[in-house]
Amino acid sequence: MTMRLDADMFDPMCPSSALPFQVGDKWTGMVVRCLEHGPRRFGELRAPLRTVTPKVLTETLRAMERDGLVTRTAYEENPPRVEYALTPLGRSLLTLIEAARVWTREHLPDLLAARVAYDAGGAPAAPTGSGVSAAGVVSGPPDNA
Amino acid sequence: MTMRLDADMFDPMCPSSALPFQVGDKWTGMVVRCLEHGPRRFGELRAPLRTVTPKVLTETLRAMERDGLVTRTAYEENPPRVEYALTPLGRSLLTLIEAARVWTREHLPDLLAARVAYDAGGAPAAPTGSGVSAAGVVSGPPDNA
DNA sequence: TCCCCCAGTTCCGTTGCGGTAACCGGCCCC
DNA sequence: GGGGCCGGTTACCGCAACGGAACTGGGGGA
Repeated sequence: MTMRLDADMFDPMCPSSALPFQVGDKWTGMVVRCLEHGPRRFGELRAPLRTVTPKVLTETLRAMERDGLVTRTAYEENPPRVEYALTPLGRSLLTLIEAARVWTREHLPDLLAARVAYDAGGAPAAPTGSGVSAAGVVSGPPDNA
Repeated sequence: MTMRLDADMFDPMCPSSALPFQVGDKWTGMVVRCLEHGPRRFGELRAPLRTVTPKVLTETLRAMERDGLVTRTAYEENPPRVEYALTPLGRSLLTLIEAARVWTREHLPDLLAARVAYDAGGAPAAPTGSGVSAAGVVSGPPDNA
């Protein structure tokens, strides 16, 4: 393999796994990005997505093939070889995925900070949320029990 | 009154429910869109999202509140009133959602057509090969044999 | 002969999202 | 005093997604 795939996106420990988007199944978006720079073989997809099991990867790829997002090309060679490639339709998802990545880069810290503040129990000092507490009580975490 | 929300997006029978994106939980994206034009009460969210159950809506809203996407304002009135509103962070998701909607408008027919073609017999565009279903060998570049 | 390669497939188990149904508690109206 | 409205909560459940491990199959090399 040649391309340096952004490892962080595929790292299950990466905070972006907490981000509020998903394209298709859990792995669909990552597969699209893995195929961004050209066709890849089954095993080449397993490597960067190293926590995906063959079963799930197969399911994902089949679903994507069905939806016209990838093509599957099997070569009748002595060690079997199968290549997956993006179709134009699949490629069109890249802009959307890129938009999601931009959002994540820009806003994920805010989201995570809000989460920490919420979990900490208090009304956040509202770096992002403000304004609408006219006559009311802005709730914090339910402090029941 | 009650803003004419694009009903199609909230209709479970709408083909866009087959689209390959999701923002957060199943309902998060729809909640964001419901709040696009101003705060809404719990019951006002249930109406357009009419298949959502109170439990799931509560869970969704709590998660969104935790992530700083919405604010929850409870008014101590005689019939209880609670309003949910987008934070700037939540509002920033709108561009992404809009991008997804644009993609859907432009490409969903292709996706659906590919699906139908695939289900109809395997080879989507180039029926040069034959007999393809489950273990399908999509005829590709006839490399060496 | 045995094992390895790739690209899966099959069986089985677990997780948790999403859904159903029922209940709660204050206040008002009938 | 019984119901209704509002905004939930709680208990329970089912299904689909996700995941682990083992197995397949045909050719090639040791």
